[in-house]
Amino acid sequence: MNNIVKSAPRHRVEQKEQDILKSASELFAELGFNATSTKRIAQNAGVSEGTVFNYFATKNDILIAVISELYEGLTEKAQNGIAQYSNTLERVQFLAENHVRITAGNKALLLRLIYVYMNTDLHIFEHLETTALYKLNHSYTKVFDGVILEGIRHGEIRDDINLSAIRDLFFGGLEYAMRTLMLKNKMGDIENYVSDVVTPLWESIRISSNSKQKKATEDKLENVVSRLEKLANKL
Amino acid sequence: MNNIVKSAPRHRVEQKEQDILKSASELFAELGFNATSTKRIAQNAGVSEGTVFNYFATKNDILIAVISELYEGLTEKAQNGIAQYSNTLERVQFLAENHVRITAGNKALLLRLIYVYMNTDLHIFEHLETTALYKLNHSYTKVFDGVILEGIRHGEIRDDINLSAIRDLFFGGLEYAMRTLMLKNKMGDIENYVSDVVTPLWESIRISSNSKQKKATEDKLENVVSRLEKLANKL
Amino acid sequence: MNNIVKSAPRHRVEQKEQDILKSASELFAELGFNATSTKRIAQNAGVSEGTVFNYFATKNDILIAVISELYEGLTEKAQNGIAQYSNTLERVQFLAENHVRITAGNKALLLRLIYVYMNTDLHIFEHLETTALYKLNHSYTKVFDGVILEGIRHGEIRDDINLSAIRDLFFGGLEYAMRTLMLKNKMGDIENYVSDVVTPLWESIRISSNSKQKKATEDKLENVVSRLEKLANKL
Amino acid sequence: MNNIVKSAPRHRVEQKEQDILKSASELFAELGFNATSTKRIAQNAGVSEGTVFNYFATKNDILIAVISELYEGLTEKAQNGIAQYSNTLERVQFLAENHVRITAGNKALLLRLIYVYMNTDLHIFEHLETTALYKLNHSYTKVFDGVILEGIRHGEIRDDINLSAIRDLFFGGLEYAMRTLMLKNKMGDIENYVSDVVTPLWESIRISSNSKQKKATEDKLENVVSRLEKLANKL
DNA sequence: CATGAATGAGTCTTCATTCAT
DNA sequence: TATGAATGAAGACTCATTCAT
Repeated sequence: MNNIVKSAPRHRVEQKEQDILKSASELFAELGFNATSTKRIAQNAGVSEGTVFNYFATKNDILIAVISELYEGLTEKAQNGIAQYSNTLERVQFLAENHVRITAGNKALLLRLIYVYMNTDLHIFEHLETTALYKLNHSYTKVFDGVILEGIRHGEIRDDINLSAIRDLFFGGLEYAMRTLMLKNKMGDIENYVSDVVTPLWESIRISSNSKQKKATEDKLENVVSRLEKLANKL
Repeated sequence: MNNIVKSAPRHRVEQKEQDILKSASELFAELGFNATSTKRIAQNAGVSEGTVFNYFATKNDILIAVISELYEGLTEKAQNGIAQYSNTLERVQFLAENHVRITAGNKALLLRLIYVYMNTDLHIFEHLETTALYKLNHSYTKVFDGVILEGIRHGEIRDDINLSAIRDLFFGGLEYAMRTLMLKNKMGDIENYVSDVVTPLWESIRISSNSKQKKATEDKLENVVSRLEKLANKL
Repeated sequence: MNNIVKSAPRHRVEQKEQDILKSASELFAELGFNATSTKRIAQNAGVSEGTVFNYFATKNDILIAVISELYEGLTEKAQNGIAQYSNTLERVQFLAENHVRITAGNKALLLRLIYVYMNTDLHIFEHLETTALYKLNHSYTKVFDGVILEGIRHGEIRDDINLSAIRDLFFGGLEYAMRTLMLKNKMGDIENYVSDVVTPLWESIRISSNSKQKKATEDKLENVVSRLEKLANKL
Repeated sequence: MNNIVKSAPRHRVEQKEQDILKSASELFAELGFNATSTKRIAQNAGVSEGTVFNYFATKNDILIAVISELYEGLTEKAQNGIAQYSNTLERVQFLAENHVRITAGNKALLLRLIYVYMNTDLHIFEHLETTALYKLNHSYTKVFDGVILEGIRHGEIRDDINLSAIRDLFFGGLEYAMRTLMLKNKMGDIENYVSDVVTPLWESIRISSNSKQKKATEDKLENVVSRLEKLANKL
């Protein structure tokens, strides 16, 4: 009935919002925020410029929406992913690969945009909207923090680490890693390279159950050697 | 002679060029590249807008010059610094602190600018000027690479690391660390926090004294076995 | 009959039309014509933007309707009011206060709008709609003219005045008076200030029956004095 | 020398500012403030749109400058003019004609603009610029006030008038008078019509010769009574 | 008749760059 | 070489009006 007729536009509306977001996302990634005009966003989305401003009051709002979407995707995939692993190393590896994979793709440079947005203008932190971004970022990094903290509880990770520093190494390292991969055009190698980045980090924070065992072996070995020595001396 | 007469204005010219660069550097750091107008650069440098364009053909060129200066400073200080340490850990620590300290200061956000510049516009790599930037960056990171490679040669660092990945962890980690320090307004704590970031990285790449001890045990064992063997031969 | 059925929705329609007019009237007065968007008129009236254009073809038409209503109110109140006074001065006083009171209030600036509308665009007089406004204005000022002309007929007002000039003094003076009242925030003082404006005007056009009488008294007085003088001289 | 070469552009600069002001003045008068685009102001002045904004930061600033010029001209001509008359009525007449003549002309509707500017947006009085306008208006009306006050001092004008109300009648009346003249296309008749507006106002504020006569009668009466008194004493 | 999404021309303003002096 | 006036293309954003539902 009439209801159905009326609800129809809803779809189109939401679709159009998505179109605009997708368009902006692509262009921001390709050209950067400043170099992307609202006119071009509109054209690329197949709508008029006025329509863009019916959905987003400001070009800035578009950026915020794009970033929000990206973060939400990152966070959601991260949370779902770690639920499928119980081993902490596997979880960390997953988070790293997930991060690089989503961040790359057609959103190749979007994280950089966020970076720009959060860093180039220090005054930005006075604005409310930024708080929103800050929270999104916080939610996302909390997934990583959770994995590490649980790793500590499970005795897989040392409890004397500075979590904040480790987090910076993880995300900062991955960001540079992605740049390296992109510059060398080796996006196919993500798995290996990410592993090369994550492994050292992991080595430095895990409780080497390995080394405990090794230590015991060494102790025993030393003990035996001592006895052999004494014996040898006696003989 | 004529030389003297000529060199005088020359000097003033170089002074003016420096004024412009200093002005631009400050403003880029404070406002970002896009938000800084050439008019304001001129005013802040105490010259006319036309003069700015007598020294730099393009606003872009100013950015490149600013970044170049920054990199040259970074590289020079890095090279001089490591010459004063022989111990690899100390060298790495020095590089890290130096990086954060120079990057912060009134040039707080300049690295981000470079970042923006090198990343937001992918087409940039088609341009010649970028190559210049790329080389500058390369020179700088080579200092780090050199320290690590020498550490390997000296037996302080494992020889099975992926240098590229370690480099990404190092610089990426430091960049995020700086962000953390700036957000928490703890720039006074640079030394400690940088140490917290560098230490885990170091732990993961050094040759552990642990293994030195292992070696000793192994040596002893071989020694004992030798003597027992000799004994057995006698018997 | 059908009439009843038809008149019901008709009533709602008229209600909605009134809502829109009221909304526009408020906003025009508060923000001015240009700064008031049709969207805001719609919101303030509780209808959709499309509906506004179902009732008025043009934003201009809304303005004309708003002004028309104002004029109709002014004219009606003016006509009813003067019917309650027979004395010309009282009538003029009433017209003046009525004018200021209605013009002020939430429609504070509406007259200015009319003014703007009738004056800022000279080409406006080429349009048909303006004629309508012109007629409305004419009807209103005719009330004043009527009062003056009747005053002349009744021997209360001199018959050698230029009515047009007096009319300009009356309405122009009142408009500036309102501005004075509004700027000094003395809208409570309307009665006194309006009287201060009207009185001089009145003094200049009335036939001073007062002075006729005074003259007679003076004549008698002079006569008596003359006789006294002669008498004094004789003595 | 060089000085001359450098000072040359000065002329051109000031000329250009005048061109822009003249262009804006014409267009504002013809189309109104809102309907005049900066692009058109530029074209009409024979400069590029950018140049306009080199001289005036804002379209609003142009309006303020235009109005300021108008007021300065009005004030200056008014002050010079009244210096040439000693008779108060002549001065008032001069002020009235001067006002109408300058206000009309190609600046026909400019006063209306000021009016609009000072009245349509009540919030305007919170802004600094408005204060400037307010002062300009004040300076101008002070000329009128001065004439009236001196008239009072000279015994030409009654001292029991409300100056503010008289001022409103004067300027308000003239504004409406000008509208009347323009609508009826009788701008040639300025002198007569303005006289028709000023005369009634003057009649209402002057000290009537009528009362001078009364004074004479009173004097005579007192004189006679004195003599009669003396006579009575003799008798 | 009501809705509100869509339109796109138009607005003011900014800015890197040029060039005559 | 230094100046700063002039340029004009481009930018973000507004808004009256239309029209499919």
